[in-house]
Amino acid sequence: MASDQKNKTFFVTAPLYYLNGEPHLGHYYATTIADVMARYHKQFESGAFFLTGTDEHGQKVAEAAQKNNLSPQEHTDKLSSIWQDTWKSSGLSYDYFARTTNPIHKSFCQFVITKLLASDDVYLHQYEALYCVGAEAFVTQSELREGGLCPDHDEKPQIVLENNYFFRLTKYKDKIRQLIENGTIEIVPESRKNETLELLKNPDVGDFSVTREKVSWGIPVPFDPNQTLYVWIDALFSYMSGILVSQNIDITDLSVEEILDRIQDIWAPNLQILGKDIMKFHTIFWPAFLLALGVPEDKLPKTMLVTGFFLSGGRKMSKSIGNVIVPQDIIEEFNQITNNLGNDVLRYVILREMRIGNDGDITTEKIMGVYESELVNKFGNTFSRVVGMAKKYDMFAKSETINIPEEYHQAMKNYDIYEAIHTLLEKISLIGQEIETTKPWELYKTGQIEVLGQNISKWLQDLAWITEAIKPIMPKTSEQMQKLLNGESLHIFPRL
RNA sequence: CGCGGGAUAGAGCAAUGGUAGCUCGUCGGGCUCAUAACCCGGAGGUUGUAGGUUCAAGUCCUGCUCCCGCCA
Repeated sequence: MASDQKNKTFFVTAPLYYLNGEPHLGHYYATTIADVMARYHKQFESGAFFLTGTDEHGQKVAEAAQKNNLSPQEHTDKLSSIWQDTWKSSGLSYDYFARTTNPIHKSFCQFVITKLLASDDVYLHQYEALYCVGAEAFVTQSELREGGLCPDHDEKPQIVLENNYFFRLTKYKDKIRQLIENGTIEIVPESRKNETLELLKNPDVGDFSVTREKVSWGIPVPFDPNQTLYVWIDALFSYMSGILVSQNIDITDLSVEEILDRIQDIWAPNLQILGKDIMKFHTIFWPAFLLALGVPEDKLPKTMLVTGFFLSGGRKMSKSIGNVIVPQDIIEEFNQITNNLGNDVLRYVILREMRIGNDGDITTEKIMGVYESELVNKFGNTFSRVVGMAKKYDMFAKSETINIPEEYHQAMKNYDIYEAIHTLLEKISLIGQEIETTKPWELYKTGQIEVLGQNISKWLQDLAWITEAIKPIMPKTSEQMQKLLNGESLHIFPRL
């Protein structure tokens, strides 16, 4: 399986965000990781396909639409375009923006549920259950908090008697456990992998309902007019249908094998970014759905990267505490200070602050501090001093050779962006030390022009690879660094 | 006993069971190519607490205290 994956397009997904609010720093973070990995593979490997989107069905969305006197479709059109605009203005380079209300996606999901019914992976079952509107999910008695509240939403779940179609997760639990244990499905970080394996032992994680009787704003179940699809089936299969839509692939009368064949250049996902709250759906339900559909083991998602959350000053961001970091505000502020590098500054700060999988803590002071001590003092200043020196001593020359060290690539391939940034910072620091110890100004005064030239040319080469290596992380900054190395005069990160 | 994360230098974080390190701050020194930058050095820790396992524990086990998140 590794062989035919080798030259395949790197398929990376960020979540499809549920349309019950506007983008915040957390969404920005998850989407940015996906963006960096996509850019990296486009620049250094055999290309990438980056998908994100909006998850638009469900009772909660329908209620919000009604409140605003809009049809659900009008409401979601409006909200979805806010997300798309935000991502575009943030320089996030997705290749396809999936919307779960897309007609082709809808018919694909109907194809899927029909297939699952035919293979007896889905069956009709009547039951009484607790449903939390806020979570769009059924909750079990044992999950409830004190006072019978939903564990996630502080709301009292409703008791509903439903006739629903159930998915036979129990049939696939052992298989999923095996696939995770043997690394076919990789879950990063390790602690999340363990958590998933623990979840698989829990008997509460069993067959579950994949249709809804009373939710009208959803994809109709083709063989039962009273039912619509559970939003999670709908959202997860967008990762697959998105390829069909974006590549204009008509699936009419195709088998699953034939569909997989048509999308093989992109499918399966190499990397899926997800928040810890939606882990279960991605690490357990999603592969189980795919297996049930007849997707072979070597065509399952390869790596699931579970991100942590952002805190601010050790606390959850909340309007009443007044510690909310709004991405657009930071971007705007730094666009003024720098030459429109606001996006890059924010990308750098959050990627550098958050070790993959851990929770991060971010405050305005911290952003300013990192900007000053790393972007200004390290990157900005080093470019300025080396280029300045080269010009002053009349030794300026463009670098031809670019050798990016293996540690950088290794870090990026491990999805450890923090570590990749670290290799750049170490180089910058090393250049500083080399300048101190070789004392170019003395070499110049004492006429040791040859040694001086060799040193400066070496530093210029170092800056050239740093410029290339930083590109996936800070695309616009990289452009401006390139201009500096081409001899243009500019000031990339001015002091505050 | 809902689930999960955490407690290590003034602050923020790191340490396959084997000499507790890093960044910022602070103190002292150096340098002038650069954006008041940059380089070198010092001070600063009984690793939350009580036990246990071990030749060896920040790391493993048990109890306790406190903090935080359940929104990607």
